[in-house]
Order: sequence, then C-alpha cells, then structure tokens
Amino acid sequence: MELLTGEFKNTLDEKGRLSLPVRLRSELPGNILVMTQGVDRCLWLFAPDQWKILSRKLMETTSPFQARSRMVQRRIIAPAQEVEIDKAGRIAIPQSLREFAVLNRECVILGIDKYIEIWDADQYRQYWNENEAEFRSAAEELGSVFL
Amino acid sequence: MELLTGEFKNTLDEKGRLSLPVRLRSELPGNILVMTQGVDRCLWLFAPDQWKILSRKLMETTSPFQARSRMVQRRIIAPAQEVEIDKAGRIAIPQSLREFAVLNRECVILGIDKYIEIWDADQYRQYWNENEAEFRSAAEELGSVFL
DNA sequence: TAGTTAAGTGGGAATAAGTGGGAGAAAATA
DNA sequence: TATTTTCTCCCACTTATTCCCACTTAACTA
Repeated sequence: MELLTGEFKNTLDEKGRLSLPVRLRSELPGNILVMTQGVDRCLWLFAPDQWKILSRKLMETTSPFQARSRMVQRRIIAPAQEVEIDKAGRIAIPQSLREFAVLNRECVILGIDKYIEIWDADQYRQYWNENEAEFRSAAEELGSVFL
Repeated sequence: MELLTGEFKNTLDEKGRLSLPVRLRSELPGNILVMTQGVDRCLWLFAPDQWKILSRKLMETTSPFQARSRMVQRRIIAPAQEVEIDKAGRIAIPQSLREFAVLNRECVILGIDKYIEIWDADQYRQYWNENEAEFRSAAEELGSVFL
C-alpha cells in the first residue's frame, strides 16, 4: 500500500514521547516531521515537503492586516514545530501542542493519506459521540461517489 | 524548516524580561529586534530587515493628511522600539509596550513566519474564547486549499 | 516449542533551557 | 552631593529535554 493509513492506539509517556506505529513510519520520507494544531482538538503531522506546500498556500492567501487571516495564521501556522523521530521510533510532542490536544497517556493515531492525526483517546471518543449523526448525513451526500 | 514558527509559554519576570524560546531565537539573523504594537492586543517583533520592509510599505501607503493613515502610523510605526536579546536569550520589554499588551507574568509567544507575537496568556485565552467560532468558519472557507 | 527478532514502553544520566536574583554601573531624583 | 532607582552583566538554581540503554510483550522462524 502506498497510502499512509491506519488507526492505532499508543501511549504517551511521562516525558511527552509517543511512538509512531511502524506502519506509518515506514511510509514517511525521513525522520523529520512538522507538527501543528489541527482544526479540531487534535494534532496534525506532516512530512516536511507536504507542510511546505500547505503553509505556503496558507501564507499566500492571508495577511497580518486582516482579522480572519490572523486567526488562521495563529491557529495553523504559528503552532507548527519540527519534531524528530528518535531511534526508538518516537516523537517528543512539544508542551504547547500537548496541552492544546489535551493529551493524557492514551492516544489515537490516524493515518490520513497525506498527513497523520494525533488525538487524546478520550477526546476522540467524545468527538464521535458528538458527531456520529452528522457523519451519517455527510456519508449520504457522498451518494454520487461510488466504485 | 525555514519558517519561523512555534507556540510557547514563558514568564515575564519582575524586571520585565522575557525569554525568547531557542527554537525561535535560532532562526533570527542577529540579536537585535524591533518591537511594536500589534493590531490585536499583542506585541509584534520583527528582525530589523523585515521591519524595514513593513515600515517602508506602510509609510508609502499612508499620508499625514488622512485621518486613517495617521491612526495606522500612530499605532504601528510610532510605538516601534529596538530591543536586544541578552546572553540568556531574553529581551527587556519597554514599559509602554508592556502596558499596551497588558503583560502580566504568563506570556504566550507565537512565531508567525516573518514575525513574532507576544501575548499575555489571559488575553490570548480570551481572544480565542471570543473568536473560536469565527476561526472555524474561516477554516471552512479554506476548503479549497488542500494537499 | 524454544529461540530470535521487532515493536512499544520505561527510566537514568547528561545536557540545555528557562528563571530568579545579586553586585556594580548608570541614570534619575531630591 | 547624597540617595534612590533603574539597568546590565553575571552567576546559580530548577525544570525540561535529549540521549542512551534496557525491559516487556508480541510476532516470527526454524
């Protein structure tokens, strides 16, 4: 499979480190990733070149002199930090990002083709509790997309 | 990464000094920065050459004979001050700027590619309380920006 | 099934980052 | 001029991060 996918559950240790599942790791180009806040209460991980594409697009369409642009820059661009995969296949999640996503030991890791999401397990459960119904209606709208 | 980014929380000490996170410091060209009032209740920090670019553009597009131009000049250009990074990686924040941003111990520091923002932690929390909904709608509009 | 490898997890020691505070120099005030 | 305040420069403490090694469990192999 050349698609970066899979749902995994790993534990964040006392020092803020989280193992990336080999399945996902093996699809990555190197041992450097860029991590930032997702739009929901989760973290997004990109390979550096993917991040470059996304951040460039965002910066091109926003300006520090427009209120909405500043929001996007503060929420997506500003929190971004490089993280390195260590010899044991883990990344150290910077404190500010750990707090944003309310990470607290049990984490869910999602491979979504072009990027990776990291959720606190409880937060992720809660997210689906709140959004299951809406997902179903979104799925309905996909009616025209078929095999 | 060649982008100057990252979100950090540091404390302003009794003497009005604030550590700049190494992650940001290491991307800066030297130990001199220009600090001014941001458009929101925060401070903006620029590397001298970036400040030169911005201030020149602002001065070119504004005139002392237009009320709105004067506002821009008074709010962005006038408050600008040079600050120096000391050996411990800290900057001393001038009192007038400290007051403008209501800085009070806990500070949030944002790297936004070409400049740095400094917020009082409470003010920043309040900013997001007030603007979370609008951010989400701005994010929806980014639907066309994808990987 | 016993031995081997690989993945995920935990923890000690060294290092680095952030923070606080003292001593002296410079500036302000009286 | 004397006193106080502010600002620098420097050192020291505490906490966080990094590096390295080891254990546990699971999967694989002969």
